[in-house]
Amino acid sequence: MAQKEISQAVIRRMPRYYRYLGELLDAGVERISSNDLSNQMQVTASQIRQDLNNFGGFGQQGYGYNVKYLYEEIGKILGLDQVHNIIVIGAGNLGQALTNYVKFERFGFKIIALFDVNPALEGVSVRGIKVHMLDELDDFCANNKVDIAALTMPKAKADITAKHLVSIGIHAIWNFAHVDLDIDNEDVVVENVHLSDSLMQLSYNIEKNKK
Amino acid sequence: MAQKEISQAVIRRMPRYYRYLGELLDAGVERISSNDLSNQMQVTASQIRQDLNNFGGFGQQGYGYNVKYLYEEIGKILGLDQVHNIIVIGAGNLGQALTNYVKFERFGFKIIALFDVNPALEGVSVRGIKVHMLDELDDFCANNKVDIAALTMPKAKADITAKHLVSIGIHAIWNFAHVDLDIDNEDVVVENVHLSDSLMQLSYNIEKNKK
DNA sequence: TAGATTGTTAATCGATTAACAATC
DNA sequence: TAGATTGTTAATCGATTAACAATC
Repeated sequence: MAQKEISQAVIRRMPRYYRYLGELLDAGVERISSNDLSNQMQVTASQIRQDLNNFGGFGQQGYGYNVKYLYEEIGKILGLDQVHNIIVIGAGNLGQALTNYVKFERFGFKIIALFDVNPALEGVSVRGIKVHMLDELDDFCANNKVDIAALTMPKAKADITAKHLVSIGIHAIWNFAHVDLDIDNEDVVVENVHLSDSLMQLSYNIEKNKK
Repeated sequence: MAQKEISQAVIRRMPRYYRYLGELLDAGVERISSNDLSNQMQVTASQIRQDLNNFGGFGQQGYGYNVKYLYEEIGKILGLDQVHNIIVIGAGNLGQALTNYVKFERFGFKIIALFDVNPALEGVSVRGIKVHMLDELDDFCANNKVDIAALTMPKAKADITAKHLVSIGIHAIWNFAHVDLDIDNEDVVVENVHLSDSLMQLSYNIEKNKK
């Protein structure tokens, strides 16, 4: 449990700060003021300072923020200094796409196995990572540190699979299935990626713009 | 331009209402009150009524909401009664995964072509949809109605590609590249799906829960 | 020291919730 | 008609922005 609760609105912005600071770092920029950053990111300087000060004072009056230091600190806040092992449940197109997305590894996210019910996928490997049959799931989780389960399966099975994952000790679910998982366990965190919802939002804005 | 601006917070919730109403419809439920829906969706009844009344009075006092009617009206609000043709720029794993996701078609989203620079993909088809070489893009857009371009390419090329798409008349971009597209054109709408950001948010919540 | 810029408090703005009159 | 439930106004809550004293 956290001591003082930080709103998810703030958390949602942190990866974006991290991204911009990473680019500044690559560009060799040493320090930056909240004002300069605010111009680049199109948010207010006030918001940047408020957001950061939820986690501590990372800046220095009269100087601004040291880019490298702030980048690293935000990385720690986001847990990117830890290794997070991921299993992907559903080795279809999306599951394989995620597995091929090597960039996640730079942030400490490592996909260590895929699972599927389709016997045709038995023995197949994606980027050297093996697809297991779903009945091996419990064994695998018992013998490996699994931090996150990504659900990239049809929505019909997603909820029951999620419940099962929780029952065998998984505490974090990255859900791509188009359902709200019904898990009432405070210790389990769920992050949804609802692509259809995203597309519908885009569609709304398209139609609105036509008017 | 819209007459009265409706906040994106409201828009973000509409697809979720649509989903729940679709399920109620499939389950044969004829009418529902904001209160019953609020229990199922875990939001306040007040919010449901406020949200819906941004778009008009879809309910009836003493009765509630007709499920089929409300479902269809929200569909119209989201533009799902229109056909939206999509092209996918970047025919890698993610582009192909999106193309294989047939469910989008149920909502009027139709992928009509993929584009890539990789000559190895020339002539390849995904679910019967052809992968074109990127140099055919302008021609294709001139001869076909293209409503949305999905960017599933590496981030290095995303911004310049987006600018080019806008210059040839594309007004909506579904961006999967890990950059903020720099487009200052009011008539162009961008919807971002930043998977790394989503994963980092999950990671934050994992680490927070450990404490 | 003077100038710059943070950290933080106070003011504003917007979104959510509560309450209730209108009405089916 | 009586009961139920919306549509909508008013109250509350939280998030964003502005302001400025602290301080490097």
